[in-house]
Amino acid sequence: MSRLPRGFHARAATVVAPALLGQVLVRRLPSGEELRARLVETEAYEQDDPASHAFRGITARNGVMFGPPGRLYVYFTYGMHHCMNVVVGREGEGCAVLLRAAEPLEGLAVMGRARGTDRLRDLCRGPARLAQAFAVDRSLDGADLVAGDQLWIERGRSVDPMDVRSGPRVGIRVATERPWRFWVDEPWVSSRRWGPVSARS
DNA sequence: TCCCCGATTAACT
DNA sequence: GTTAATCGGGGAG
Repeated sequence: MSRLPRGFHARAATVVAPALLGQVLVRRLPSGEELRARLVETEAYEQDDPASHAFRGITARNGVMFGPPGRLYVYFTYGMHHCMNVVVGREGEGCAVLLRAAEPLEGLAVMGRARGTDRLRDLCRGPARLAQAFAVDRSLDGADLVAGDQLWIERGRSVDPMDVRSGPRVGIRVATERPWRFWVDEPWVSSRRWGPVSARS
C-alpha cells in the first residue's frame, strides 16, 4: 500500500475531505502493533471559516494548523474527548480536515480494549471514538503523516464519486449553510441523516 | 482572574 | 429526545 504524499494534502480542504473517503488510516503503536480503518466520514474547515478553530488566528492550541500540510492536528474538547484533523492547504492558511468516522479493518481487539466495548460498529463511529480507538491524544499533535512512523494514511480502494454524500457539519452553530461534511452511506458513519448524493465530481 | 461553552459521547426517559 | 460528565481555551473585565 502506498502512503498519501504531501501533495495530496496540499489542496483545498473541500477537495481533500471527500478525497480522503476510502483511504486507510494506519496507526503504529509503541508496541509495534498496527491498527487500520477505512475512512468513511470527514469534514472540511477552510480559511475564513467561522466554524474553524483557526478562524481567530494562531494560538497555542491550533498552531499546528498553520504549519505545513500533511501533519496531524489534535484538539481536546468537552473536557474528555480528543479529535484528529489532517492539516491541508498551504502552510500559513490554517485549513484542516476533521476525521469523523471509519470502518475498522485491522487491530480490532486493540481498538475494542481502548474503547471499552466489543461492539464493532462503535469502535470508530464518531471523531472522539475514532481518536480513542487509535490511541490518539495531544501527544500526537503535529505528527507528520507523510514521513512519520506513528500515524499515516494509505491509498485505499477508491470510492465512487456518486456514492459521496454531503451536508452540514455536525455540532457547530455557525456557517451551517456550508455543506462540508462528506460521507458514504454505510453503517460506519456517525450520522446518516441529511444529504442527497453530492453534486460534486 | 473569571466565566461560559464547545468540531462529543453514553446513558438515560 | 434529553442530559450529565468534565476541563481547557479564549474572550471579557
